[in-house]
Amino acid sequence: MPEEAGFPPAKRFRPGCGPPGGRVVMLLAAGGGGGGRRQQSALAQPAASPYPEAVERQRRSLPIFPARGQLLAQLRNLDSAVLIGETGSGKTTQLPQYLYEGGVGRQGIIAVTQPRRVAAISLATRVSDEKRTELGKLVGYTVRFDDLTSEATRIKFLTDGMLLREAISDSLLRKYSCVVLDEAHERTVHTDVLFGVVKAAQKRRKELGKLPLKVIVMSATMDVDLFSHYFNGAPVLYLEGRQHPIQVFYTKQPQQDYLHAALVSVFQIHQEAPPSQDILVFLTGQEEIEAMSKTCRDIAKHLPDGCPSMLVLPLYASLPYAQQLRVFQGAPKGCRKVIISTNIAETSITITGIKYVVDTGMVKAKKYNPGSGLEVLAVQRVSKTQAWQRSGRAGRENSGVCYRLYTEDEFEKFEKMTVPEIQRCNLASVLLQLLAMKVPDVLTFDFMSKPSPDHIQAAVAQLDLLGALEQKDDQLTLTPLGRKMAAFPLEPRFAKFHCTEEILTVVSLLSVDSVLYSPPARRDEVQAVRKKFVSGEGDHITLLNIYRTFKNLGGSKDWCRENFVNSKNMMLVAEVRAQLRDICLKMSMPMVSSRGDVESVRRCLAHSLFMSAAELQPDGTYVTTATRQPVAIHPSSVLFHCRPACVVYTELLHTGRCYMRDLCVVDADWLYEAAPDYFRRKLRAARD
DNA sequence: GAGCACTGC
Repeated sequence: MPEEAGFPPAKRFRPGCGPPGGRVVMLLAAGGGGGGRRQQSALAQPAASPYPEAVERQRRSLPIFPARGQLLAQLRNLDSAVLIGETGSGKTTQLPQYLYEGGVGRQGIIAVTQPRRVAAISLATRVSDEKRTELGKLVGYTVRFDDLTSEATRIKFLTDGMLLREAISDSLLRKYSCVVLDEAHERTVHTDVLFGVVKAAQKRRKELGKLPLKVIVMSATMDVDLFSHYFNGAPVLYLEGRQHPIQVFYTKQPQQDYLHAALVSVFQIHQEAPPSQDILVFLTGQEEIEAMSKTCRDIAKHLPDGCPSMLVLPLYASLPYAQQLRVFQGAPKGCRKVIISTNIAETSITITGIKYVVDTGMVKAKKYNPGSGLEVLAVQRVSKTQAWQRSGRAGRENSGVCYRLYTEDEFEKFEKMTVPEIQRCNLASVLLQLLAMKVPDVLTFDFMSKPSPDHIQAAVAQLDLLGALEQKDDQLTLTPLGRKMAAFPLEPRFAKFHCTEEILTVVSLLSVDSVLYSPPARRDEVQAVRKKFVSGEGDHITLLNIYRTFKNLGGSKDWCRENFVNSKNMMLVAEVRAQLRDICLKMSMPMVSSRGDVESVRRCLAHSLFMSAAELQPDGTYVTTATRQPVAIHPSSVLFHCRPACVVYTELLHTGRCYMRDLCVVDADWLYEAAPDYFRRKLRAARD
């Protein structure tokens, strides 16, 4: 491969790098490539199979199948276990069925958590098909806005966030006999909090002499000592998968310009490999991806005769759904598919037919600075586990090749694992939820990877300022307001509101991705169309106007298209709003309309967002009230050309400068009313 | 005077 990039001879590896040492039970060695030897174990045979032949054959061909008997025998006697299964081992679809067939579901439901909604839904569909039952009966799923379960449900797939929500009303998880935490290696905030919640529930149920709670942690990576150690030395069961071997190349020299290196690699592969073999390139963001896509298309037009043609497809989350779908369609014969993607293709979207992966080793990710309390999105190096995850995308159907655009020495210096999200985000929501579950002492909660004390303290301070906390007998507990806030699937700062029709709408608009669609090429058109909604009082009121018009005119997709509104997100706003409204009604919160009284909406925003306020300076610039940091109004704001004396904002965006996004004009007095102590402290600090 | 990775309740 590319001499210019300077790749040395390949190394072969299997993703996951083989089983670790220590407390590991080897369940099976099925061999890779799907052609491995099969062990037939008498234990592994279900007594009389209820499955039709084809499904049964397919189930039996999975690497997990020969281990069935051994696995069940082990798990039956264990409170907790860690199961490592490589991609394609069949663990997620089969294990819940084995557990059920083994009687684990008799006294309670088997919960299987997933970080993503689509995964929970599609797994439930598949498993209920395998069981030849109607979805929602024996096998069901629960995700936000969608619950397909019934009295009969024994195997329930749900998002990790959903199980966490359930734990607020029942922290012992009494419905469940077993919780399977899948994709644990991804370490989402929700999974991380669940680790602590299920561990505590398990302990408490034992103390109370209740039905034991079985906990099974499933991970795709070998690095599981942490899991095992956390669950009191739970045994690690290892299951080999169906991954195919992948050749990994490193560059000989460090690359100054990873974009250029990626471009060179793509065209070297393109000129050497058969056109049926597709390429997946990992870059960091939309702009980079669009630019690279254009360059690739331009170069592909001028390639020498005999070179195959190229279909270049960008892929990132904010790409319209229809365009995302194109990556799944086959390219015409003799044409190569080149997919240029963010890390969305690492886990969320799986594309078949990828033979080559080009890994720049870079990713855009959130970093948290507990000192300043700010979250910053920055381009940074991937971790080793992330790099292996990317390589693995090349070997899903056949052997594959991964070009790493960094040297092996550089790779060795990468962090071993991605820092878990819980150490990189604002913890206010997490603490609010833990307090709602009546966790005895949130400050010493048993996190698997503990956030730093100042990090936790910052969240406590934020919740305290919002009026959610009180100190009772040396314990932090929730105020009635705090309990109300915890009931809403919202950031704590947005969950503090007087329930009016208008506020429900604004809060819903803020909790989904922007409903505004602004293609840069049609900027003048966008501005002309948007003019009729613009409010001098800021972006929130403008959004409110857009939503109202959308609803009044029947909420059609055509209207959205004509008005540069993202209809998918707009529908979601309506769905969120309906959910919030239900919660308000359930809690008997009085619902009033401010009848066009926009000032009350702005006052309410001031009460939620007083921690994110900025003041106009005599020189025409702005500084934040909290930290006196210089900030500017983002050009996308309707207030871009205005100079209001005092604003609150939803978000700070760190790019070249520091921009405020989604602004609302407020009266400085309202801010003071919202948190007098806080502003007195700020004033004192400013004087000293 | 500019531009946000990815999830989830």
